Amino acid sequence: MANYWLMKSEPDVYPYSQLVIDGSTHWDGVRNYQARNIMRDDMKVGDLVLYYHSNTKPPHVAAVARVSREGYPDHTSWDINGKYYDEKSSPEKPRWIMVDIEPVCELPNIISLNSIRENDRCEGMLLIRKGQRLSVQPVEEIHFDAILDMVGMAREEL
DNA sequence: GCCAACGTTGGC
DNA sequence: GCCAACGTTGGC
Repeated sequence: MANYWLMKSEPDVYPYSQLVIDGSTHWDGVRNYQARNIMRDDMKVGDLVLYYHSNTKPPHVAAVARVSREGYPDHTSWDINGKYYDEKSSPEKPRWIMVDIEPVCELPNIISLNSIRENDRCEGMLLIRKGQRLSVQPVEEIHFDAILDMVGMAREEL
């Protein structure tokens, strides 16, 4: 049983177009325990991911990606010169976890946060809950399908 | 640039 | 274990 996720990235930092260029990427730098636990325990190879661009106008879902490698230690956490360094993490006792994702397809149009908010079928989504800011979050299947439907797509076509 | 919401840290 | 202070996220 596949699961569905939403991952946030700032387009200034790592837009979906870069994922297409790279072919796949390791989702490093997540330093939130809840998000880490999701990547460590719940994300499986083949799971589909809504690729969300945050901190941009308008914030939006841009594409669909797929988990291509399950949770493993985030090596940037012990790179003392990197910006994601955490002194409490080491190769022997890694504290932070990442997954790999690969591109699936760009949406024909972006789906703005506002339009998601206005879509009755998206009611209850974590993304539009007040104060919610998890950068890796679960998406229910009905919501995943509702999002795709907003651009005339269906899961079976992916 | 502002600021609300939330998470983390550390003193007690 | 509480909670004030601080830092971050991310929409607006």
